[in-house]
Amino acid sequence: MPFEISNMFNDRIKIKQLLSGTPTGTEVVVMGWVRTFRNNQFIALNDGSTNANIQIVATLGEFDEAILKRVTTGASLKIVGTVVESLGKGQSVEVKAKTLEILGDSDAEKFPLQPKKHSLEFLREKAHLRFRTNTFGSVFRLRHALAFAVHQFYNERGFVYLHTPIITSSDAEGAGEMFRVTTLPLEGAPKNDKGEIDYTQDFFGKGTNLTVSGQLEGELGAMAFSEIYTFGPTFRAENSNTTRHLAEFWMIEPEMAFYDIEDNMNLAEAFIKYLINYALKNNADDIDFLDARLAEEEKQLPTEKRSGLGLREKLELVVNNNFERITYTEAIDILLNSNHYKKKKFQYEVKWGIDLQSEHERYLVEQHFKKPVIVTGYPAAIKAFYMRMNDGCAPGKETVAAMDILAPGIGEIVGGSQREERLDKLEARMNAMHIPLEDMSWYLDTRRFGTVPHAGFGLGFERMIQFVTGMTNIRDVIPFARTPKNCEY
RNA sequence: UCCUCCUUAGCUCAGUUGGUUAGAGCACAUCACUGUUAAUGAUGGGGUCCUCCGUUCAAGUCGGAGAGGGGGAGCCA
Repeated sequence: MPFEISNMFNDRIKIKQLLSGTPTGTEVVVMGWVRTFRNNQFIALNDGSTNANIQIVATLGEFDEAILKRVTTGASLKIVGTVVESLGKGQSVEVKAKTLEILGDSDAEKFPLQPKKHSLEFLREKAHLRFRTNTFGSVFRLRHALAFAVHQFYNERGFVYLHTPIITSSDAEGAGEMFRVTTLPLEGAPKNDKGEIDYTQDFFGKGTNLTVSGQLEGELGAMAFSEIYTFGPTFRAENSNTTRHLAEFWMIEPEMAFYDIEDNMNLAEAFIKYLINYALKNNADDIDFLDARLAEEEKQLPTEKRSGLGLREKLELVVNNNFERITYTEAIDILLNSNHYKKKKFQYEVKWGIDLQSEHERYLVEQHFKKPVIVTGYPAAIKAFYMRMNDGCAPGKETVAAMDILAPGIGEIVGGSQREERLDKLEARMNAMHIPLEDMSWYLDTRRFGTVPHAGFGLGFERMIQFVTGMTNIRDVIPFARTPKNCEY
């Protein structure tokens, strides 16, 4: 038996537990927030443990009118009462209140959440209160469950959880614009003799930024522990205004020694399926709620825009089928041979060497294969310096051992590669891309001292949550979204 | 950053060819009712029609600029 700690209010029972088979006749203490108060008698109380409310019955005449007046939407209550079989139709049990204590009032005229449907846009502006809605209750319980499942998945496989730094002086990763970290004054910052800002006088004695990826540090760990993963916040100062980008987001980056690109794909596919399975098993009611919510929303759409697949159906389909694996070259051929292409419906040109555009990825995933697709072997010219050059490529058609996993409705959810472990090839590539070798000597040391084939990938945690919850806007799957021109709370 | 759409009561939204005092549902207040399920019925309060400039006898409505938001694109996870 796990060690049980007593609650500060003693013996409080969570509503989820209460609803899962507490025998009638049991005296219970419940606390939570009022969702609705109907008929001056029936309180729908919620404590966040589940979307289901417990109905509290305050029998007419047994409670002070002045107290009942304060039972308003959003108020917090402590109830002592007895679990009884419900006389009403909406629930099997309810709690007949003996005492009813107002823990915190909620001015009904000012509390923004009403017992009605609110738009996601409105709730986004009330992010501090939106946890108290069913939709966001389900989303953030699922976010928790998935975070827990991430650790469980890697722990079961003997990976070491490595904390890579959030402040970094490395800017070679090239994953995007970085946020500068400095304690120098904005006005009158010290300058060197070239007239540039003199970062030797800064807090760290050099220019520093918020990390855009823990990968390079992760590789250092993998060169000792064999298998590591990172799971932390990352920051991109890109002016991206889309439903799938954040300036601050969480990323999971496993890095494995003795893995090639195939092993890497196998791990990534197993990982995604594990997360979905965990959610289906442990948060079935939240998935069902979001499934119903989505179905309701689909009804508003014209027939041709409906996905035709429920959330649960979609997740089960992903879990029960292998991801499609194709090379970049095959992907280009599929696009070139498609009716879509022949009817000139692609806005962007399709030819070998291009970076696949959203419309191309969406066609492959949503029209052609109708399931997640792993694309490998991208042209070297469009990929990062650390990706392993494939051997035996035709001149001008060099490819790297990269892999992207594309998910329906989300696009790229995983980006990864086998890393270039051969020092000479890595240095040649860095020189070609004008990356200063001396700044990266710590990284190159891994290739100098006992280098091994290794691989890794990054999974955008919020995009994964989007996929599992069906939420279409990434701002709705992180508690407090940071996006261009928006940093509330 | 680009394209596009939107902004009217606390929320969701209607508002005709530019024309008197801008409406509805929900929410809120008061009363009634009392086994309700977003309870119901009656009555009532509630508006910088996003902001500024312009056209006009007259602008929520037409034009321009700005702000905020949605969707799409690029960059990416």
